[in-house]
Amino acid sequence: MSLFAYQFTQDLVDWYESEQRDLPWRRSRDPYRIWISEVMLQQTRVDTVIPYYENFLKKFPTLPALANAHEDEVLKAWEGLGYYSRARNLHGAVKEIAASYDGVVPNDPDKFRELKGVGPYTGGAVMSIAYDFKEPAVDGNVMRVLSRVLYITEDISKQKTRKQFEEHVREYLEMTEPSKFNQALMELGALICKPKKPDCEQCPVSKLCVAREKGVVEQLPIKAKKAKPKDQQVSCAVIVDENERVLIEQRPKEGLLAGLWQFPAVLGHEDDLSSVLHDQYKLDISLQKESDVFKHVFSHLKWEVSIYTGTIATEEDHQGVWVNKQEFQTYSFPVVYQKIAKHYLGW
DNA sequence: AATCCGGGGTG
DNA sequence: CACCCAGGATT
Repeated sequence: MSLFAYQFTQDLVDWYESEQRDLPWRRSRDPYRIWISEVMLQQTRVDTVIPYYENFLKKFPTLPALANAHEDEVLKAWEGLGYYSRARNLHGAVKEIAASYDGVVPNDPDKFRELKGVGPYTGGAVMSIAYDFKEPAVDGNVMRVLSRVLYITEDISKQKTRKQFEEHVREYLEMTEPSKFNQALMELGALICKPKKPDCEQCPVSKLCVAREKGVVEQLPIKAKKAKPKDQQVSCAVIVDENERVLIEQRPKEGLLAGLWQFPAVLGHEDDLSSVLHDQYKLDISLQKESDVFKHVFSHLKWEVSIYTGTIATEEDHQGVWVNKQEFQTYSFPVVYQKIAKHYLGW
């Protein structure tokens, strides 16, 4: 048995036991709670997640409670967190467990990984943290730490590279508590072995770190650059009636921001927007072009949203969904439309 | 294997 | 602005 592996796991877990943060999802081994936290934490920072996690668990305290909720409620609890398919997949998986597993999260990594939204990382994380299965939980954090400690220079955006890391972790899991070790690895990445300015002086395994010895810690991990987001022009209509109701619409069930709500909007310019207002909502009103342009960056798109405002008389025959302020708050809107609502309506 | 899918923090 | 982040589904 490798001396390196023994010392690495011991030093890392010892460090974790004394230095770990007191995070809400660490106060329980309930697989449901662990699962919620892991899904929220995908591509999302701890500080952002905490308030969402607290609110979500208050609203859906148990797996059956979430299973019985309507998707709109779930999306509302996810509003502003991004990657909304996470919420829909989680909800679908939980309903599957309520139907096929008597409401209990499967105590079986292979079964758990079959569920919607549960991939290699989330599967390993929940199964190891809740049930102490010897399953790797390799995320970006773990790949950064191990690429440095082991001096692995493959591109971490490749699947093949992630599997290499999983093999190393499997070896380590044989000689430690999986729940603690997996979390220790991620905690080290979050607190010490950071992307920039890693705090090697405080690192419990710096003596074992090859990148440290070579003086190349900050050059790792190697990661392919992502394509720049493409520009899209969006035109958006904020139409109110004389009773302070505003026209909103639901986005398609698939694709970008699926199922979320917005003010009527089109890809394109004023003419395209007018056509939609006429065809879909039977609205022939004069639009006023506002000077503000809202810029919003997604992972692969950059929106420039031009705003057009208008008012119609209440007695006109309304088509579409018109809501007052109180009703508005119950729908789930992407952040860019929340900003627009705040600016033009004060909502 | 490459692309799609949000939002916020950091330097 | 560039880069990063507790990824998974789809094609």
